[in-house]
Amino acid sequence: MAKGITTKEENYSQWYNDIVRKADLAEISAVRGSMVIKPYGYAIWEKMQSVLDGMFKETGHENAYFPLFIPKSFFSKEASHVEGFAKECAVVTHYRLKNDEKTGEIVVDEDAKLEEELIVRPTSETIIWDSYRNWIQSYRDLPLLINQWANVVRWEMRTRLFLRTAEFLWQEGHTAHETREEAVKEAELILKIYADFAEKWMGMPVLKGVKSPNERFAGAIETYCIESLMQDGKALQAGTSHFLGQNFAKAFEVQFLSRENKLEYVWATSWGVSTRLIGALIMSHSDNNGLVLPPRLAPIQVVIVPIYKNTGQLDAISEKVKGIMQELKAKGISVKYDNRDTRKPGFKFSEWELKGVPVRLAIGPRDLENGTVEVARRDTLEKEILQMADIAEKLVNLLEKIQDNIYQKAFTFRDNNTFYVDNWEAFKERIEQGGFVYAHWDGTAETEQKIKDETKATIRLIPIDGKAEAGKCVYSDEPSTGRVVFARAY
RNA sequence: CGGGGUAUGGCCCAGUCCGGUCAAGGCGCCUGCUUUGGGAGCAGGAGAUCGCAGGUUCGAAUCCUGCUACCCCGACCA
Repeated sequence: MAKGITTKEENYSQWYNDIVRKADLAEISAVRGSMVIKPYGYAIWEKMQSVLDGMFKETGHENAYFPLFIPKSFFSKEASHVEGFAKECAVVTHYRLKNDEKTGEIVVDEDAKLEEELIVRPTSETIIWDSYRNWIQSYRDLPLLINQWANVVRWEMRTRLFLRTAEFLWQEGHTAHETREEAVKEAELILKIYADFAEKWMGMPVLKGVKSPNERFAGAIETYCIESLMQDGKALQAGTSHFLGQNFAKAFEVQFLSRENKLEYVWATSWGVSTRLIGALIMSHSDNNGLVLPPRLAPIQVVIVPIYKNTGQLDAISEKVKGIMQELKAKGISVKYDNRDTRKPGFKFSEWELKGVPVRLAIGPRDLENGTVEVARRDTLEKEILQMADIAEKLVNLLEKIQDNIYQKAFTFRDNNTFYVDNWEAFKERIEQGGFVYAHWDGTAETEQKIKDETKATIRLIPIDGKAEAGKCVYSDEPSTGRVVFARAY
């Protein structure tokens, strides 16, 4: 077990915090509820960004940037949307500071009050749709497929590193379409992109589905989501994609001339994933030795640690390592040579384990003699001695194997923590233990609320490819046509 | 926003009840020597107006009042 990391079993929240801090991903900042993302953590976000950005571009989306500040009046235009965010908006009321005449302290200049207050965006639908009104006139302008990478602010009461902070980074896509069908298809396409990204890159299995009306995004007709199961048995929403119907088009008067020369409102979607994904990544794979990163998102995929007794040996090893690094880089592997002379090998081993580097190579005098290298896997903590020949090729294969193994492990975990429950007593008991619980629901908000009140479990999603199955609601005994997924959630 | 807790070098923390060489210890940091195949050892060294503002007192980390920040548990949320 690693020094300074609380075990998962002892205290899961503390374990999570310890990993974030000790792996040098982020730290609490001086600003209440906001965090500093440190270089190693940010490098993971950059990898996520680059992959997702490629996927969006591949499907025809373009990036743009809209203002951080939104005039308050924009918020009154779509009522249900406002209700969803009103309680957590930061508001700019003044635009100038001054020195207090008596105390000399910096104070807000009350004379510099804004005519119209500005809201720091909690999400950008309103400001974007205000622009779209001018961008869209004809069906020829559609579809409009825009994404932006940005920060947003939601004034949360309780915050946790990466999972919920007052300010966070995300991408938000906002699209406009001619028809309802096309917009729905877009929302579903993005959901598939999110699910692919989660599974193939993050190594994190996800369920796909739609939200119940209660859990739906304020202002949406339908909210699609991916949900994954964390190691403590709690669910985490990892991405959402909304079909917004014509709500925003009507609120912001975005109309176009159709092929039939008729004036119509456009159909909209919006969708996003945030730095919360980093929290999901941590809680999906990591262990009591620290972070475990899937090779495809690891900032450093291979770290090389030299073992030596004197500078002569170090020079000989470094010479050898130079060649290996060139080979690895040629294969697209990111590699770091940890030749710090101020740390012993044992310390370096622990440190890189803590930081989740998928593969570690150790090379010492014995290896130079024998033409070998010690290869250690982070996911299984196994070590083996390999011949140096074709090492790059071997590592490419190993990294793929690790990526696959991490996914399989997470999948098996979810599988072992997925249950089908048909009576209320069993349901309450099961929810208490954690995991995804498939149960029948009568489809009413009242029942959903009562279940939440009594068990703290929410409907995470209604499965998209769920089989029709007649049954009776686990709470009310009313008829149901299919199972939905319940869980306690982050 | 309710309930509870904490605040002492970069980090973890002792000391607070019973005011007076009390600012202790560990980690980390710096220097030197010895070390280096799983978190090294020894020696020396730097670093704290004890969260902030008042008050009591000859004297306050310690007692009193007010404030602020953070953490945990709830309600709310990605």
